Amino acid sequence: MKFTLDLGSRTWRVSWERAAGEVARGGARGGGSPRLSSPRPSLRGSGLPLALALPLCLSGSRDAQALTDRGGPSPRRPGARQPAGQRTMEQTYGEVNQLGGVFVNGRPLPNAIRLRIVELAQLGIRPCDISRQLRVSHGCVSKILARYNETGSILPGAIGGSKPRVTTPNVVKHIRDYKQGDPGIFAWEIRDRLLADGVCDKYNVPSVSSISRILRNKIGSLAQPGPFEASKQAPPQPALPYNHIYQYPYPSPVSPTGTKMGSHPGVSGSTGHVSIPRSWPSAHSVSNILGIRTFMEQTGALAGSEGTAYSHKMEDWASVNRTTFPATQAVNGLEKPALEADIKYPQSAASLSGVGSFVPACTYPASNQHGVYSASGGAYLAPGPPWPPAQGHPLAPSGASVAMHSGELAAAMTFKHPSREAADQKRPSPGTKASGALGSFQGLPIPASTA
DNA sequence: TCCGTTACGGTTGAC
DNA sequence: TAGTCAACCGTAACG
Repeated sequence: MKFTLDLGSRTWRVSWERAAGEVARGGARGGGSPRLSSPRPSLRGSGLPLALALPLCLSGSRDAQALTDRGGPSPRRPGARQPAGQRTMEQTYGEVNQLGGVFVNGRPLPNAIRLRIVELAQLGIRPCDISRQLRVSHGCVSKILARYNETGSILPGAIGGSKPRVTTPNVVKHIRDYKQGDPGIFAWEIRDRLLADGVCDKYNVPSVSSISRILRNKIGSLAQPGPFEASKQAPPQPALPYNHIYQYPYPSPVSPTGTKMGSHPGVSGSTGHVSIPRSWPSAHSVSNILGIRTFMEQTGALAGSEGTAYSHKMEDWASVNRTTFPATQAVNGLEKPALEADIKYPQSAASLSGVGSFVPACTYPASNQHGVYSASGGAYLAPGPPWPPAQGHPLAPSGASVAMHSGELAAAMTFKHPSREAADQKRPSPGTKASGALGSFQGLPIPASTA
C-alpha cells in the first residue's frame, strides 16, 4: 500500500508493512537472501508497543491503523522504486522498517540519526535499545557504531562514482620520463620511483600492472610516439592525486572550477552534495572532521527559512557522494569546507557547535532532513547532550533546528540504563567527545511539534 | 535476548 | 544521453 502523508509541504508515500504486527514475508524480506527457515515475527523482541513502533508521523493518527497494506513501496516489491521523473513529480517517499522508522532505501540515514546513535551508545545505551529508540535496524546501528569506532566518524561513505584514476597525465608523464631515461626499467621500479620522487604516494601510486599498461598503451614505443599514441593520451584531467581527494575528506561542495557540482532545484548553486570521501584511505577520522560545520548547525541556521530556499526532494539529502570531491588543493581540508559552509549556510557563531567532530560537513540540507524524516523528524531525533558540552549542542542550536517529539525524548530517557551508566562511563569513548551530559537531554528545549 | 554478519534491493555518480 | 559498473546504503534475517 502506498500511503500518502502530507507533512507540511511534503507529501510522503510511506510503505507500511510489518510494523503493525505483520509477519515478515518469507523470501521477500528486506534483508538477506531467502532462507529456509520460517520468517520471524516482526518486532521480535522489540519491546515496543505497536503505537511506539509506528512512526510518529503516523502514530496517534487513525491513518496509522490503516497502514497495513503490503502494496506500498518496498525494496522487495515492484513499485518500490519510482522512476526519477515520477519522483520529481511526486517527490519521493520513505519506507517504514519493522520498527516503524522511516528510511529511504539506498540512502544513508541522516547524520542527525547517525549522530544520535553514537551519542546514545556513548551514553551507555545498548545498541538494541538504540535500535528501538531510533527505530533503526540493529544491523544499521551496529554498522554505524562499528564504523564510528573504527574511523571516528559517523559519516556514511561516499556513494556512487568511481575510484579516481591514478594514472593522471602527470603520472604518465613521469612514467614516460622514467622509461625514456632507462628503457630497461621495470614497472615495479617505476612504481618505486614514483613513490620516491613524491609523484605519487602510497594511496595513489599506480599498480605495477597499471604502469605496465601505461607503458604498453600510452607510451608504447618511446622512440616514435606517433600521433596515434599521442591521441591516446588520457584527456586532460585535473592533476588530482587520489590521495589528495581523500586526504582531505571534507572538501567544499563548491568545485574550484565551478564545474559539475551537485546542484539541486531550489538550492543555491553549491549546496548539493557535500563530498565525503570514501575510505581509501579512511577519511573518517576525528581529526579530519573536527571543526567542520554540520548539517545540524545548518539546519539550525536554516530553520528560519526552512522550506524556501532548499528543495524538499529527498534526493537532496545529503548524499554523501564522491561526485563533488573538489580538488581541495592548497586549502586545509579542515578549514576550507568550514569556511565555505559559512558561505553556504550563513549562521551565527552561536550556532556553531562541536558536532562537527562527528559530522564533518553539511551533507543533509535542513529541509531535506525534514523532507525525509521530518515527520519523524521529531520522531527520530532527540536532542543530544552538548557535544562537546562546552561548545553548545550541535543538535539543538537555539533549540530550533532539531526538533524532537517529546514522547521520544521520554522514550529516550527510558532507554537509559542507569545500571550501566557507571560502567559505561569507564568505557573508553570511541572519540574524544565527552559524554555524560545526560542531563542535558532533558535540559534542552523541546519544540512542541516538528511538523 | 543480543548482536555480528550477510544477502538483498536500492541509490549514486564516474566512466 | 543511456548504459554499465562499482561503490555505498539500510533492512531483515540468520546464527
